[in-house]
Order: sequence, then C-alpha cells, then structure tokens
Amino acid sequence: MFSIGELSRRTGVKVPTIRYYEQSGLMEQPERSAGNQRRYSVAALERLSFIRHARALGLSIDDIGELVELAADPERPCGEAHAIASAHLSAVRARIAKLRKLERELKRIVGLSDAGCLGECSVIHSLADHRYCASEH
Amino acid sequence: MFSIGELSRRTGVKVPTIRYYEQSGLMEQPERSAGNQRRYSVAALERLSFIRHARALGLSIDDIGELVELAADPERPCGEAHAIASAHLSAVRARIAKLRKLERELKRIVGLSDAGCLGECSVIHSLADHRYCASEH
DNA sequence: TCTTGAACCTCTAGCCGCTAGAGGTTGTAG
DNA sequence: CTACAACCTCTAGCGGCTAGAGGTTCAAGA
Repeated sequence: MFSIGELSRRTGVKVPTIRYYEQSGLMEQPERSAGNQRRYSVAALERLSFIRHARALGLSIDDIGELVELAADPERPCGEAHAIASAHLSAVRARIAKLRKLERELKRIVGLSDAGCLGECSVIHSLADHRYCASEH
Repeated sequence: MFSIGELSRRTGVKVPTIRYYEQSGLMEQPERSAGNQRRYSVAALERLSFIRHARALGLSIDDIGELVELAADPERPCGEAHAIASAHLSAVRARIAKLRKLERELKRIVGLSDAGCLGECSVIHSLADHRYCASEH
C-alpha cells in the first residue's frame, strides 16, 4: 500500500496529476486510510505506469481510457488496441509533415534576415505577406 | 471600412477569434459605428493578415505581440525579430525530433501487433512496460 | 505521550487559443 | 417598414494539467 506521494515518486507522475487522472476516470478510486488519505495497491502502480507511458507517446486521455478497458478484458483487446495505436501513428506522422513545412519556411525567413538587414526587417516583411512564402500553410 | 464579418472573410480568421485577438491586445480596438459595431481600416486588415500568417507558422500570441510592436517601430526591429523567429525555429526542430522518436516507437509497437496476435495483445503489452522500449521518452 | 512539520485532503481558479451559446441590438435589402 | 442576417457582450467549456488557499492526518523524534 502506497501513499499518493510514494506512487508519485515511483512512477514520476506528479501528485496533482494522479488526482486529476482519478477525477477524469482514468485511475480507479483507491482505498482510503482511516484519515481519508489515498492508499494504492501494486495494481494501481502498474496501471499508472501504463498511463504514463501511453501519455509519453502522446495518446489522449480518452484513447488511454479505452486501452485501459481493453487491457482489462482479454476477450477482445487486440484489434481495437491496434486500431487506436495505428490511428495515433498516422496523426503523429501528419504532425511531423506539417512541422517540417514550418521548419522550411522559418529557415527561409530566418536565413533571409541573416543575409543582411538592409532597409526593412525581412523577418517582419516575410511574416506580413504570405505571397512571399515558398509553400502553403 | 469593413465590418468584422467582412474582415473575417478577407483574412480567413473567424469572427470570435478576431474579437479574442482584440481582447488579448493583439489587435487594436477599432472604430465603432453609431450602433457600436466594429469598423476596420485597411491597416487593421494588414495587421490581421500578419497575425494570421505568424500563427500559421506556430508563433505564440505573446511572440506575435512583440513582433507587431517591433514592426511598428522602425528604429530597432531587425535583431529582435530575428531572435524571436530563430528561437521558434529551434523549438520547431526540437518538436520534430521528439515526434520522430515517438513515430519510431509507435511503428515498432504497431508492427509487433501486425506480426501476429498470439496470446496477449502486444500493443497493450508494449504500453504496459517501458522496458520494452527501444528509446527514451 | 506529545509535538512538530511534511504530506495529505478538497475546492477553486488559471494556463493557451480558441469555440460555443445565450440573450439582446443593429444594419440593410426588399 | 419589416424581416432577418449579422452584430453586440457576457459567460462557460475544451484538454491536460498546475497552483494556491485553507484545513487535516501521519509519522518520526524528544
């Protein structure tokens, strides 16, 4: 049985965040001590590790909620879990693609400015008018 | 003189967003009609285009606020504007690097699951235990 | 056994960048 | 002159926490 602080130390998830996960239904309500303090089992520790890892991979609270449910039900987990993970993979790839475009554009804008500050500022100039952009965004 | 709706149409920024920008100090308070409706000048149109473009590049409201001020003051814009843009470029690059790690990890997890669903679900299995991860996150 | 004081409790509000809705007023075309 | 779209202000909500107020409990040392 761990206190919330000990659970926090062991998982690296901050105390208020653990309470937030409980409030949003991601963590089960734990037992309480005589004085109303939370007392966690090893199972709760494992669940929180799972959540933390999935969050680190960028999955939403909702997605993780689904995965937690699937994990608890060995009858039908695999296909649905796979779908959630691969949908997320697509989303991550889309975000990478978009950020790469931004990177190119910013590089161009910053590079112009490096080339010499004659007259007006080219950073501000580039930002002011989309027509000077190399690509869409 | 444009109404807020016309400004919205011309810039592609939604009406409530324009009001939000005004409230947060990014757009100046415009003139008003006799009946208290906003009336925008061409200068306001240009400013909003600037803001929209900078937002599309992912700059924060605060950063854009600074840039707008710099743009209005031709005495000292270039170096500071450059600093803001290149700091943002670094941030974008860092985000790309992080997302690429996630992509690799997710690909691995999803790939495992594709390889065959024997016994337990490997997606859930991989999420449950960080030790199976190829890299840090 | 008593006393600290760190850790815990609940509740509320704030962060960013919008978005949505209620409930009321104005502008404009027919 | 009427109808109705567009406008107005105000408040609240989204996700995923984070911070603070104000009060209680636990555990170690004297």
